[in-house]
Amino acid sequence: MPETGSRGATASAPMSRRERKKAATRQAIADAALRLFLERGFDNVGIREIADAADVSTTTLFKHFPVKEALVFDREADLEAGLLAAVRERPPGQSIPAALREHALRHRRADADSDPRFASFLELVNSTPALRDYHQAMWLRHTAALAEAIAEESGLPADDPACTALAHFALEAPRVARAHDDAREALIRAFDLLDHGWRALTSRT
Amino acid sequence: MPETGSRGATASAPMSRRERKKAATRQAIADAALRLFLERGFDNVGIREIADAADVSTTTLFKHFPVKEALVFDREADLEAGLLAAVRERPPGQSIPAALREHALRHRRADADSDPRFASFLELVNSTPALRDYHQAMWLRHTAALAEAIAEESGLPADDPACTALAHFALEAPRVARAHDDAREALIRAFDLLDHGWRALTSRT
DNA sequence: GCGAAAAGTGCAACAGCTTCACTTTTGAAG
DNA sequence: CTTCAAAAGTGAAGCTGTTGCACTTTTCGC
Repeated sequence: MPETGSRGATASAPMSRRERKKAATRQAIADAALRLFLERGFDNVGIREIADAADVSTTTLFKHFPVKEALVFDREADLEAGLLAAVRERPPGQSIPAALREHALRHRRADADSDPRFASFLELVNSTPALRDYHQAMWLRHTAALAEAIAEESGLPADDPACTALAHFALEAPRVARAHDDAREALIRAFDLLDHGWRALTSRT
Repeated sequence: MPETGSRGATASAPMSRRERKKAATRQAIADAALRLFLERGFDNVGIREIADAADVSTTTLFKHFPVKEALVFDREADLEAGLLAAVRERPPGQSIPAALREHALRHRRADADSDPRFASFLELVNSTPALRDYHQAMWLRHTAALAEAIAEESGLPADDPACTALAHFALEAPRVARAHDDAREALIRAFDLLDHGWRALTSRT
């Protein structure tokens, strides 16, 4: 599988040869892994095999990726920026939960549209329990950052548990929605719950 | 380590010898495991060692417990009943989220009080990431049942996503709270969010 | 008592992951 | 250009959870 295109990790700061080589190795590993996974399924490809395909030792592989699941979510780090931006740069008058809802919906739409390779990627993730779980766990790691952004935007104290709660619930919402036939509708409804609750909490201060 | 006492799994339906022996083996394994874990930590005890201590083969061990983590949560199955009861038999006039909040608070209090053995058990779980995660995942498996109870009690259609959302969020609330210094306060605040949201959703039909 | 199903056994193997001692590459300072 | 230390990569060996397999023992219903 050739490079997925131009949208590599946040711009290309001039990298030294060392950094370039390191990045290349990492890419080679991730590419080989994804290709094999798509061909034969996550559970039917061994670590050693991936290492072979990428022509590195398993030791090297694990220096780049802490666990097997991480091979799949190579450049998933910069999603946090979009998340925070959705809150911080929301249109005036829009509530924070509403902004998060819109962001989630936008995300869904983007997924549906984009190229077929990405579609099969999604199918791989959603059909492999280990990957679903790992992805959700990764996603939840943005809770603290999101909570902070929410606190700032709402004027609440930075450690107000309500901010953490809203952040956490909002990040869990897609997972809730996925369990329903009409995921889009479910997502909206889940965020409605949060929106009304949030309004009530913040209005009576 | 002798038997942990009288509160065995829900009553003693007359069991055949086979069932009794099976249960005994299971107990022996779980007891040995818990003892070793408490002594030396979850990660410092191997499966083979537990099997030895319980005087069974590792094959047998895995016929009783699907994964290592399950050894710790032996009789954790009947918590669902209490959860559903909290919703179904809540005092008149109390909202569903409020009932869930009270149940959660009651649970906290019970934990704090009970005998020191249980306290160290809790410490074991909370200090071992693998166990924390496994426990949360187990806990979330009650989402569907709870959502159903909520739907019935609120008169909403059984498949209304709002019910699933409330159930899921309520089950996640303790996890959110655990991240704060004053967990009790945080728990209340998280449920406040849900309570206000739920009221708004259900009041306008 | 008999036969089938269930429970248990022992062992070998696999796969993910780690450790260790080691070589190669690279960046920069002298 | 040399030198040197840090970083990247190697290879093999090993630990640990988990599974498969062929097998014996126990228990139950008849």
